[in-house]
Amino acid sequence: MSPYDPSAFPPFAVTVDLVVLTVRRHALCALVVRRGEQPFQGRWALPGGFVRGDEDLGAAAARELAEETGLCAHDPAEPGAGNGAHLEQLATYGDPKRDPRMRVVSVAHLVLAPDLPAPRAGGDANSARWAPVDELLAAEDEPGAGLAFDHATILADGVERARSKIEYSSLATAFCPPEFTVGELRRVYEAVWGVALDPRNFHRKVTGTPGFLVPAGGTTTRQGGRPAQLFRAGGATLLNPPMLRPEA
Amino acid sequence: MSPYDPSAFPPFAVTVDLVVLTVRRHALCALVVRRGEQPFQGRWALPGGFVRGDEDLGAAAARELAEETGLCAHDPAEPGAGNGAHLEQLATYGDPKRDPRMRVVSVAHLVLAPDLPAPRAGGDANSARWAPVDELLAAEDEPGAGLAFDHATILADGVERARSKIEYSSLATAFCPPEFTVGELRRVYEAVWGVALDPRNFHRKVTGTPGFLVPAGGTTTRQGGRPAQLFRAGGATLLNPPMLRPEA
DNA sequence: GCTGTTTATCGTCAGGAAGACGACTATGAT
DNA sequence: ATCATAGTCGTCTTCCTGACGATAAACAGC
Repeated sequence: MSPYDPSAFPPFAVTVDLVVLTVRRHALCALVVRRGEQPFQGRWALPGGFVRGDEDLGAAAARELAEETGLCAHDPAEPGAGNGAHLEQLATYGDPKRDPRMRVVSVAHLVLAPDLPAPRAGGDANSARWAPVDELLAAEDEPGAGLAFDHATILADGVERARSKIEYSSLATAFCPPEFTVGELRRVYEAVWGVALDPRNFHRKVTGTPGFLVPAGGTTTRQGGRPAQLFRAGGATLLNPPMLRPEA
Repeated sequence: MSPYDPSAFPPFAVTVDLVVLTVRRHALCALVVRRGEQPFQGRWALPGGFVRGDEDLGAAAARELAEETGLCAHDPAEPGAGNGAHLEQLATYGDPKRDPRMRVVSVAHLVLAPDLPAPRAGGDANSARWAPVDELLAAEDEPGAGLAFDHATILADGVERARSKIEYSSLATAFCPPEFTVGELRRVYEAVWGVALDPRNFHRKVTGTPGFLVPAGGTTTRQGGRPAQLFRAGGATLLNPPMLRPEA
């Protein structure tokens, strides 16, 4: 490596952008905020902000998440129980032209959260909303309607990561409240994958996988129909064999 | 977001670090270079360097790869055939204390390459070598013998990525020369996973997966024993169902 | 040539998992 | 009471895998 003369390397700004996903009304939704300034003024964008000088990347993501949503991030490394959302690093985007003003490298993070009340506009975001990812990605074709910067690419990558990760991990429970039914978990899979799953085979699969679900000892009828057993997420994080996504 | 006043955000240096993996003599090996300067002078480190001001992250990784090894990176996005190694972004490491001199954010990339001739020491690296990853990671326990900076963490993450990715993709062929036998491919899996696989079941699996292998129309006897058919990597990139890693 | 060794390749069989789907149960709505 | 809605348990068939026997084609050494 070259010596670390501050003039020997180009200066970068480093930001974090967040792909915050949840399931609302049978649709996979992402949190977007309206930009209040140029460039892309008035357009929707992913929440995010600068990494501070003494802050780790994951900490910056957790801070931005709390500022935008009030959510407490749940670092997968810590065993800490709780309501916190799942947070993980997604990928880093550093095209020299991705921001027209200057060189910005953005470390995108993926957040999976249970269904939340209306987003609270916080920090420096003018307004925020949950939007179905299908709408957001379809709007990329209409000029002037797409997400700011390269955020459509980041969103698509985050959605793809979520879609593939619930196949072989128990991460789908991150979309559920602390106690949930098998049917609610199945509707998460159906919304994220955009397919219909057989309720009987799904039930057999998730209840037959050791450590995936532990009974919480109650029943609920909040979905109508016969009361369903309540479960909590078990300790298992890797599903083996995985949940198979229908190919059609 | 805040206005982009250059004084409003802290300055970062952005580097790329490379986890270059290959299979040599039945062992998974990584490319390491000896550091010629402080800090960690004389210690082994992953190859890497600064991202230039007008350079994309993947391009910086490909440039460093070429400087260190002469390898031509094969961007998975392009259909470009060839001898190029597989290159993909791994993860980004930005702990404020990961470099004692200043704030450096490193975007690590993973490279999978066929067995190469001896590495050529290039660029600003004093010397370079292939080292079995088991040795590199085991050396972390002895004081003064481990990799520089947080490179052991990066290496471990890269190895884990490679181990899991050959399960459900055809990426193991990236470790092979353009034409290879089923047995050579099996030895790649065995080296990366550190297990023994049944040759008969492996043969059935890889030849029975459509698009994984296409016959190259010759045979070779370079491994001894009965001549084996030569294959090329097929177009399929995703293996469904995946190759199962033995649990024991 | 014969024999043993090595590697490749084909085949068989049992067990497990998944898709398709029938049947029954327990609620609320009309 | 009847219906609609969900949840839960079983059955059957098919596919995939792991274990392993058997054969084929090269080479080394006697």
